[in-house]
Amino acid sequence: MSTKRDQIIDTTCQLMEVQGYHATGLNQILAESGAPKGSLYYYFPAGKEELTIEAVARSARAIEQRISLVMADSDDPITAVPTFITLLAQQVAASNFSAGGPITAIAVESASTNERLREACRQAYQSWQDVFAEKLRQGGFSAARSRRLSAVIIAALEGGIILSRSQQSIQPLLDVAEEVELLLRGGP
Amino acid sequence: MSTKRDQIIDTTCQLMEVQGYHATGLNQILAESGAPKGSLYYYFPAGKEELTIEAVARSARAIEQRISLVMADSDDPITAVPTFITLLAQQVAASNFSAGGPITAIAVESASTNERLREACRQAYQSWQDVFAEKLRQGGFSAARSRRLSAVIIAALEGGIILSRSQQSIQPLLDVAEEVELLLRGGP
DNA sequence: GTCTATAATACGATAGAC
DNA sequence: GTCTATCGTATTATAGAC
Repeated sequence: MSTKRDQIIDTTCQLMEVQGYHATGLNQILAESGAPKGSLYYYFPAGKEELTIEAVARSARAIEQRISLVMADSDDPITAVPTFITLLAQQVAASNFSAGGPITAIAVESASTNERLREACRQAYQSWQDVFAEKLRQGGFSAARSRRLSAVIIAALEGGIILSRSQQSIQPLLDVAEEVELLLRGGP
Repeated sequence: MSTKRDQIIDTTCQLMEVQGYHATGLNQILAESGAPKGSLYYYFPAGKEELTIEAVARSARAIEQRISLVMADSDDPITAVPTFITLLAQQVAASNFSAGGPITAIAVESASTNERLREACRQAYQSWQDVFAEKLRQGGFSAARSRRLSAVIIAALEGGIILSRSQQSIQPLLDVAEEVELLLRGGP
């Protein structure tokens, strides 16, 4: 049923978050998901690209929901946003600095080489930015500033994950959380 | 040293900046640099990994010098840092959003899979952070804040490049430049 | 529909001629 | 020392049995 299809997508999400797009082979995906090669091309006739686009979309929704959840938990974006970043730092550490940023590698690898993958990643980032921007607007920031701030928040997040994984330390992400709070406290 | 060796490294830098580590084959590097396969393993006996480590180190030095140059051009880090980010945005646009962040892809792809490459990228980021931190300290920020701010600057830079390449627009990087300036103007 | 076996190709690496 | 030809093993994708 569609459960095996889901399994394939989930495994793709996990592997590509850690290894990236090109380093993740279809054989590895099939081995870890327990599906045979035939079903992969039955469920995803266009092959690896189609599967990856679906994986990006699924990861994007998962992160979007996580952001929404944390944003809904505080009245004020000035506390909600740094809280999300701190939680993210803990998740990165909990994965031994292997996870964090489920689409980052795909975005970087495909930006100049695969138009459809690039577009899938662009949409993912856009959806996250919308959630942050909406919360900021409700917190009293202007629409223009909210858009700008939310872009910077995601940029600092993504970059912070890269630095944290490179250093094997959550310090960069904690630095981002602290400075983003200062930036937001600076006023609208 | 040998010019052909340098050519191989330079080509590796260029290709991996755009495509990443796993997508860049040795055959492509040799084809574009005009070197035969034999010389590659003569100059880099340990193969692709050794070559990539040297390419990361070279890219790191080039970026470090570019940062130093822009920092030396202004008295105040509050103007120098946003200026650097704006210049970077223009370079990203000039490359049609294919370049920008010469080691980003390698850092993301290797963080959890190749210890030596991860270490090379960590050192690169560290060297850039030191330059920013030193300028901030000279500008009146405390040592601790300078370290923290410089980490966030690099994180926002790297993330901003990723967003700009995904959106094919320099807007995210310009947003980063503007908000970083506000953050620095917020005081020490 | 579900799957196995295999094709076609590209990869990194090496052996050995000169 | 410099290079060419080739190796073994990955890869993605397909053909065709059940």
